[in-house]
Amino acid sequence: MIESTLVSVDVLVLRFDPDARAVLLGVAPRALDPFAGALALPGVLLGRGERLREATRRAVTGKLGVPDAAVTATGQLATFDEPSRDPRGPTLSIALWATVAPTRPDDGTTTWTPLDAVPPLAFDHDRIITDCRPLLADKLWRDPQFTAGLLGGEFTTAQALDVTESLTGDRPYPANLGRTMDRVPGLERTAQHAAALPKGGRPPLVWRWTSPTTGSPRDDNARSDSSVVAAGAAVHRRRS
Amino acid sequence: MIESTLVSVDVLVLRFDPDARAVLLGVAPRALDPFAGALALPGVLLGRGERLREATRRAVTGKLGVPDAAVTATGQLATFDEPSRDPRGPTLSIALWATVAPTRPDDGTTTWTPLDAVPPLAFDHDRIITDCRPLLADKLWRDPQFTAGLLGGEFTTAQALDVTESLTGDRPYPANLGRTMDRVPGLERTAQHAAALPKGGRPPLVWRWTSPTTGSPRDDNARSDSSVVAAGAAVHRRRS
DNA sequence: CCAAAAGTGTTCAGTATACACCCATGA
DNA sequence: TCATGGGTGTATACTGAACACTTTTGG
Repeated sequence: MIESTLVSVDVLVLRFDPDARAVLLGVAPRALDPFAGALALPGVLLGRGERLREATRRAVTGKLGVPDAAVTATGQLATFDEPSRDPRGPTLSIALWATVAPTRPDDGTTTWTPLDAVPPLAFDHDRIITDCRPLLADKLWRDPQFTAGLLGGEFTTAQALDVTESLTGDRPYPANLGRTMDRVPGLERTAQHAAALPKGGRPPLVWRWTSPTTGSPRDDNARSDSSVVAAGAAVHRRRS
Repeated sequence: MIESTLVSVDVLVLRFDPDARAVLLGVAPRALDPFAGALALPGVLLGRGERLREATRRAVTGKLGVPDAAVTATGQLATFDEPSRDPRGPTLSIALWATVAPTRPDDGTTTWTPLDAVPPLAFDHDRIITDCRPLLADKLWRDPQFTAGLLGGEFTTAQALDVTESLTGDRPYPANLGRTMDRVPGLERTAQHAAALPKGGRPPLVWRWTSPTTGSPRDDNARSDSSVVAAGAAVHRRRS
C-alpha cells in the first residue's frame, strides 16, 4: 500500500487591534525541531477525519493561546504542494485564514505583527503570506464572515478605515467607504455616534450587522467555510 | 502515531467543442467499487510527494483517456473536507480544474456533457460542481492559463462568444466581447478572418496570444498552478 | 477659536451596456 | 437578394474616485 500524503494546516490569523489601529498577524515561535525557535504561522497536522475548521481552531488555540471563543471565523485560501517545503518530507499545506475578535492581546509568546512588516518565518511561510495577502484583501467587504470576524458585530467608520488601510494599503476617503459599506448586505448604519477619538475630531458613526454573521449557523455540508465567495462579477451580462 | 489523512484529487475537466459550440465537462464511469459503474469526476489518490499538477494530469489521462499532451492547463479550485463524503472513510478532496485542447473527442467511455446538464454523479461530485462553477466562470478572461487552455492559442470571436455563453450563461454582444478581449493582456487581434460559419454570416476575426501562455514555463515554486488570480479589484484606491 | 477627523453633496472620468447600422458570407 | 451573424461606432447609464464644504469633537 502506498504511503499516503501528510496534510498540514497553516493559518493566517488576523486580529484588529483598535489601539494600534491596524490589522495584525499572529505568529509564534516553533517549539519542536524543524526550525525550533523560529517564528512561524500556527499550523497542525490534519487528523484523520478531522475537518479543516476544527484543525484551524486547534492551531490557533494551541499555538497562539487564543481562547476558542475568540476565534470568530475561518475559511480557505489555497493549497501549497511543493514537496521540499518541509525538511521532514513532502507535506501538503492547506492555507486558511482565521479572524480573532478585536480585543487587546495578552498572551506571552505570541507575536502580533503588522501585515506590512512580517519578520522572516520558518518553512515557506513567507511565500504563503505573499501569495495569500491579495486574497485576504479581496475578502474585505465581500466575504461577510471575514469582515464581521475582523471588525466584530459593531464597529465605527474610523475602525473600518483602519482595517481597509491595513489590508489594501490605501486609506479610502471616509465618504466613499461609507457608500461601499452601504452596499454590503446585512450591514447597516445605526443612529449612534461613538465616543470621539483620542486626537479629537468628529465622532464616527456606528455600524451594525443585521443578519447573524457571527455565531456560525452556516452551510456546512462539504465545503470548509466560506472559501468560495463570488469574486468579481463575470464578464458581460446581457438582456438582464 | 496517528493515522494520516487521505487526500484525493478530483478534476473538473473542461473542453471546448467547436462543433457543439459549447464547453463540455468530462466524466467517466467508475471502475471500482464505491459507486462502481456510476459517472464521476476523474479523481486519484494523491501519492506521497506527488504534486497536485501531476496528480491532476494522472487523473485526466488515466480516467478519461485524454492524451497528456492535450491537457493544456491546470489549477486549483477548492478543498472539500466533509468526513462522510466517501463511504470508505474520511477523505479530503482537492478540487482542481484542467483544460483540454479544443478538438473533437474520440475516446469510448468518457462522457462529455454540457455544464448545464451534468447527470447525477457519484460521491459529492454534484456539490463540487455546483460550488466550483462560479469559480470557473470567474476565471474566463481573467486567468490567461485557463482561457488560453480552453480556447487554444488561436481562436475566433465566434468561439469566444460560445465559450463565454457556456460558462456564464449569457451570450455577450460581439462588439462588447471584442472590447473585453482587447483589455486581456497578451491577447491580440490578427488581420486574418476565419472561414465563415456553416450558417453563413460574416467571417469572424482571429485572435492570438502573444505571450507564451501555452507551454508552461511558469512560476512553480510552492503553489500549484494559477490558483491565485487577483479576482476583483480591492475596494477603493486613493491618491493615484 | 483652532486643529482634527468624520460626514454630505457634487463633479468628473472611466467603464459597461445596449443598439442602430454596416459588412461579408452561404444559400 | 435574403437570411445569418460578426464588426463598427455611438449614445446612455452606472460606477468609482476625488474633493470642496460642513459638522462635531478636544484643546
